[in-house]
Amino acid sequence: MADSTRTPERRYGTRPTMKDVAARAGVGLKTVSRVVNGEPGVTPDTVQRVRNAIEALGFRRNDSARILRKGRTASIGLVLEDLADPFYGPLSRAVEEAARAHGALLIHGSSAEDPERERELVLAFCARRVDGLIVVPAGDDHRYLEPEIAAGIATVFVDRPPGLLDADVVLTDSYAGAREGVAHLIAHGHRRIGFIGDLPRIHTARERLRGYRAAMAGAGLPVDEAWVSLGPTDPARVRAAARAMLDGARPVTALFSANNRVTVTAVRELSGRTRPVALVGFDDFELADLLDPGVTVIAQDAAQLGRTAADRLFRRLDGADDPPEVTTLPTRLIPRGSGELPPS
Amino acid sequence: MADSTRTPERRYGTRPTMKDVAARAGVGLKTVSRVVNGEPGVTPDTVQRVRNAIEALGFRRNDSARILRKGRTASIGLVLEDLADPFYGPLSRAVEEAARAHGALLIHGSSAEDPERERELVLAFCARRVDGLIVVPAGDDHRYLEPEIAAGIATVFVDRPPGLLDADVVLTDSYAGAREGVAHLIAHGHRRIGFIGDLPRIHTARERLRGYRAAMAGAGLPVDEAWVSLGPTDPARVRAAARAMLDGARPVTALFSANNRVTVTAVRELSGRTRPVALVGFDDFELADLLDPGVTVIAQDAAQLGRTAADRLFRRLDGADDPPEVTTLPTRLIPRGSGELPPS
DNA sequence: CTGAAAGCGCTTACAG
DNA sequence: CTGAAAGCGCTTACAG
Repeated sequence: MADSTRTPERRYGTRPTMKDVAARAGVGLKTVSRVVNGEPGVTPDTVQRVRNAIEALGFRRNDSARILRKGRTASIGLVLEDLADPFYGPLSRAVEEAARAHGALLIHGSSAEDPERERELVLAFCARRVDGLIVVPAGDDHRYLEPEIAAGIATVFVDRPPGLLDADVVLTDSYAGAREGVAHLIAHGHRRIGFIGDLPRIHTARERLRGYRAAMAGAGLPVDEAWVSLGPTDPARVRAAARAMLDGARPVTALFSANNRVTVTAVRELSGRTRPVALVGFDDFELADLLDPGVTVIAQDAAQLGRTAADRLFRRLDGADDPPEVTTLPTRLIPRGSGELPPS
Repeated sequence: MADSTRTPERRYGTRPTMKDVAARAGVGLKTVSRVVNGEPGVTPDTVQRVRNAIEALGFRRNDSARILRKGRTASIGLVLEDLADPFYGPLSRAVEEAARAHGALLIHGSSAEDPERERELVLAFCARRVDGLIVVPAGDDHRYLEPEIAAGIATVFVDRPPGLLDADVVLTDSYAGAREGVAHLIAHGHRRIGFIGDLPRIHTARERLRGYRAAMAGAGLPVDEAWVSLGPTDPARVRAAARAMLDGARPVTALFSANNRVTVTAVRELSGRTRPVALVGFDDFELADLLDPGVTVIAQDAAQLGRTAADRLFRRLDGADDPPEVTTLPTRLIPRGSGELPPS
């Protein structure tokens, strides 16, 4: 056993503990704990001696040990699709601000749209005993979370609902937003409208497609299945889908792109063409107004999504035990030119 | 004391421990530990009994307790300016991938360009005993990290160097990049070139200004101080600066914008004008090629910045103890039209 | 192959 | 006002 009273000096890679501080200050462990935590009932003189020892040794309380004893870890986990996707920047930032306001740290990870990776991350966070989780789900079966939730880890899903699990969710109204965007194109005279969306296993992709079909049906317009394309959002797939719709037997005169990445690729494809094609995209993006024409979008508020989910989470952590709740946030149509082009 | 042999059932908010599993399986604590950690030397039959108990109780090892005993936390902290800034997305993602490859979790936070907030975050991460830190510094005095580094927390700075501290740094060559961008404008005939940059306390802002001055001096061109503006990068300040340079007594014919946010605002200001003004921006951004004209940029590789910093960090964690090192990554000029406009 | 004891660095509950 | 003992949930070192 190290005789800490004889080696109060800092050794590389070894941190002083409260025990070391106590020895150096000539007080008991509990007194050091009191000073470190600002608890009352310590003589000013004793406080000073402890402070001096802390300073001399370069002591910093080990919060991991504290946490083990106290139960709560003051940390929350955020799992989303991709840390590098600009859509999640404002969402992450909003969650971080809420965590900060509650004195919690943020553990962060990307699922890369892989259900297995989502599960690994989430369970690793649970093993660290985060107090709560905010998850943009990649998978469609979240029963693996049942024991964790039962054990007290508050969980809120955001952007997409969980699968086979009853939990709090915060969503954007994808259905209504897509319907409004497509109806906008119809109002500007379009009758043949293409829909390019994300993988059909993603909830928002299905909801937006449902909105598209509702708008078309509402206007009495038939949908040629050649106008609908769901799949990965990599540029090659999206461009191929757009080309097929634009150059097919019954070419579309307008496109509805169902998320930010699809929209950007659609803009690239359209910019290389002479015939003007109308475009409305789901999700706003920077510089959309500076393109020519400006890109009309159905905007959703990613920061509000994060803020609402974090509010919900911290209310749960404060003891709210009402039944799980679905919150749906509205979208907003922003006309900028591309969605107001007439059919050619 | 709770008699865990009599209450093996899961209670809300209380998790079973190895002790509970041991009691239920009728084995010792150490045997449970062996099974959980996949250590050899346990009879298949015993393994099965322990597994059954784990399953029945919904046990998941508490990694916080494990960490306290083992020393390393398998987590790293990343502090940057703003989680919502698209520039940091690829950097964060690259750091996350490296952490994942090394089995570490990522704790993430924004300094909001506030030195005090940077310090609080970094020290909170240290109190949790992260194994290492990657920091985009906001402050210019990092001596507060000395005891932490001495105690063994590996630290790598990225994008900007630390202040008053000798540590590993990974930078982009701001000086050379800015000089090349401004020289490019000069090569296209410009003699009056404006520079709009970030706050002068930010290292990259100063380096880019130095590059601008070097390019001008290298071509024998005088710099009117009315052409140089450093300050916050909010749109109002940047637009005012651009207007003053464009409408002043000796109007500039070209602008060099020293980061992505400045460039975007400059593009907005220029798009409202009839007289064409050349523009080169530091940092690439999405859709720069689709604007009219396309925006010529000095691109830096944010993902590579993150990857390099993480490599360095994990090499330190693996025991590398060579002296701190400065790594400088090159930039790349991407001509797209705006930087090739002649003087008007 | 298996387990009891000690300890990681703190806090809690209690006693002086 | 102060501190010794027990314990948070694990792992380590050691003994059978």
